[in-house]
Amino acid sequence: MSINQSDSESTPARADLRARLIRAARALLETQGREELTLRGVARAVGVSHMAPYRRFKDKDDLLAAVAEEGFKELAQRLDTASEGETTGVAYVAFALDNPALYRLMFGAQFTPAGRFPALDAASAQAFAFCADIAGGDANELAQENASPYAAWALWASVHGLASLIIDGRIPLSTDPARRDAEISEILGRTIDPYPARNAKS
Amino acid sequence: MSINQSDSESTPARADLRARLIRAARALLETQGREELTLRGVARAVGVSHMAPYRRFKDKDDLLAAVAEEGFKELAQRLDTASEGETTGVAYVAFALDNPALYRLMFGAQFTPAGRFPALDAASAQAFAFCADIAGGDANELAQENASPYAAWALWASVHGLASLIIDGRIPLSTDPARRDAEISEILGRTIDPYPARNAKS
DNA sequence: GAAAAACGCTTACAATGTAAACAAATCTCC
DNA sequence: GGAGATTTGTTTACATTGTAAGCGTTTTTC
Repeated sequence: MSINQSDSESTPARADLRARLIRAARALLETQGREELTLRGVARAVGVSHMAPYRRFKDKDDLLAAVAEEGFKELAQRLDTASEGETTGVAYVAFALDNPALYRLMFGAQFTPAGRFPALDAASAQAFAFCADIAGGDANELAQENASPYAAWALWASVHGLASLIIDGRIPLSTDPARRDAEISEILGRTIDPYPARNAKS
Repeated sequence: MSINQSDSESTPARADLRARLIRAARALLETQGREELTLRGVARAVGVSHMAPYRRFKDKDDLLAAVAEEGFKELAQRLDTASEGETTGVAYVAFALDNPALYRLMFGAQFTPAGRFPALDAASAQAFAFCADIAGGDANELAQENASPYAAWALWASVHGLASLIIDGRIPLSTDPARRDAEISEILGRTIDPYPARNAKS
């Protein structure tokens, strides 16, 4: 009886309101920036009343946390399937450059202290696990209590710092994608030296 | 007729309103966090009407830019006079840990694109010059057009990334200052390897 | 001292996040 | 199949925010 036709792709008709809100929030985030992102604007974009989001999310932060969570999941996936000939570090930075506002949101301060959004914490931990994986070589080095996570942290700091500085316009890079990646690689090569290339996936 | 009593030290009596607003904004920033910082709240803290700040600043961003500018100047100074036995990198991160909300503001996205706040741009450039100084050894390597700023960028990315991750609670460090500095040093040592120690100032 | 500028204030308004109460739709269980 | 309960989206309401306009008062300038 309801209008549950899936017509085009821009508005998946009767998709779950929650998913539609997340999608709209993310789109508006990149379009207008974090500061200008308003809950009412998201509702407007989806085509519901400005109070409708409160049925799916506790408040604005809760919606933003869901968006950030999606971001971490995508980041983890992209690190996992980093295209051949591209180091994982470059893939990390490239993700940030492709989704600058989302990346900033993911690492913003609005979700601290940890524990407020468990799903978000989990997603972010999984993304970080890749850094530990690469840095330590041994994936469960971090799992051991007495193992030093310093190498993993150092790696994460490098890629995160570089991504942030580029995003915020403090490090100007070439606009050409190929040259850009080369520059990123060049910079990262000067931080973490024994950087494992990932030319083959096996 | 006006309440211009110089009572305690919290309100320096008849100091320039501009300076008082910046001071109050900075205090509230660390106290309440960036999101909760409101222009009206700053005016309230200073004891003036909520429109008074507009005589000194174009708008809220303009005041925040002034706060950020002050932050960059302090950072540069602290890098310059890094205490003995402390590397400049540790000093950089320590500044961020001492002023987390301020540091986040300084590197936030609200002042981009560059050019909107020239004074802020200048202050941030000067702070960055220290990274170039350390990384290149030669201070004016960056000034030469064809010199590669990659080393400086790599250094900046490392300290900035580490500072950001710690601030946002993603890298838990010891609360003891001495141990904390040692941990920072340990992590930084794994990124920029030939890190110049600064045991003596001469 | 008068004209002009600078300063801080009051008032006003649109936009935001969110609470409360309501109506329609859906589900549950007999 | 239907009565009650739950879910879902809506309308209304309100306090708070950033900022515009205009006003008197103080300070500066000549």
